[in-house]
Amino acid sequence: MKLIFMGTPAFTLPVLEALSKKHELLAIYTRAPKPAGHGMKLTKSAVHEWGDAHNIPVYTPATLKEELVQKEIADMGADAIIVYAYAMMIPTAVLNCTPKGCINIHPSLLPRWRGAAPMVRTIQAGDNETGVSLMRLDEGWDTGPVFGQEKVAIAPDETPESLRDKLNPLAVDMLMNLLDNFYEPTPQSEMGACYAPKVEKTEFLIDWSLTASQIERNIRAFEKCYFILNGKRVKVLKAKVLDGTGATGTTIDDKLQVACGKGILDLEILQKEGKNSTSKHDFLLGTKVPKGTNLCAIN
RNA sequence: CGCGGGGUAGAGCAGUCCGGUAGCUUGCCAGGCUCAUAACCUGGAGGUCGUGAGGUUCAAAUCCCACCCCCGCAA
Repeated sequence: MKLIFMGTPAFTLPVLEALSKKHELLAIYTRAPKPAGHGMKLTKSAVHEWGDAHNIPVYTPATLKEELVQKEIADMGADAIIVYAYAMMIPTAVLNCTPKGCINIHPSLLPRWRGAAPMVRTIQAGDNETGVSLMRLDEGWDTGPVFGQEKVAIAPDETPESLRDKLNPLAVDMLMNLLDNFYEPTPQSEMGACYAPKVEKTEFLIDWSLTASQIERNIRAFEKCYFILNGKRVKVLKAKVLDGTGATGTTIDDKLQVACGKGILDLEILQKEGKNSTSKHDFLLGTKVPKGTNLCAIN
């Protein structure tokens, strides 16, 4: 089939790779290069780099709302548009400009976790399972009819990255199968629908009044949670939930066990700002954190 | 020129401001003690202090210059 791919981050590459082997990629649409990294250098998206490397035309319009852009897409004569983490509003004209429409990979069991951050929110919520939904985009936010779904269990130590590794192969299989044997999707139910809002950076500062298990899930889901120690950010990259009580937000010993709203959180892997990540053991060699240290303080 | 932290023993850090014997903790090796230990005691190895036969100096981890690399914020 003749396809157009729309996507941006690196984790969409396996899908792109698979598509390129069995189908004809007419064009890639992705986010325009933007300043990123320490030097704020203009950086192309992973998908953009891939397209360059494989000699596939890459387009980076700031919006798809302009008629010229829409006409450009329609004139390519694609059979379908594959959308995976494109992070851009797709207007009706584009939704309907190919025979088979815009086919979207959504990493959740729709209608649960519609929206921007389904994998993060499903881990944060402590769900036991999630999955991939293959759907046709419509005007709503992930409300379109579904071609199919595959479930996976969420492991106790799941992170968005590990989850992607589980979901991606499923997504590839489902998508390839659909393209080989095209069939019509069935409408989504509204039962159990919920939204996965975009992650805000204010969510990264650890609120020790939450339960230890909730904080632990946040640590895994966001992978950027931190507290302030001696005026510096300390990221917590891995932690373990223990039983026990103590003054909320303070250490109950000199080994980085912190009392939470409920339970104790044992901090296992940490990273001081400007430094690489370290095990608890290494961290404590250079930074003493005596019993009773309050980690709630902002300064 | 986005803002900022950092590179010193295998690891995590102090020392740099104010130049003068290379330090701490841990790990490792050997020995001792102990029913036992992530316990304790004794001894030991391990360093081109990111790079530059750079600059200044009697003397540079420390001051000056250039470059390389890592990271936090931000995006």
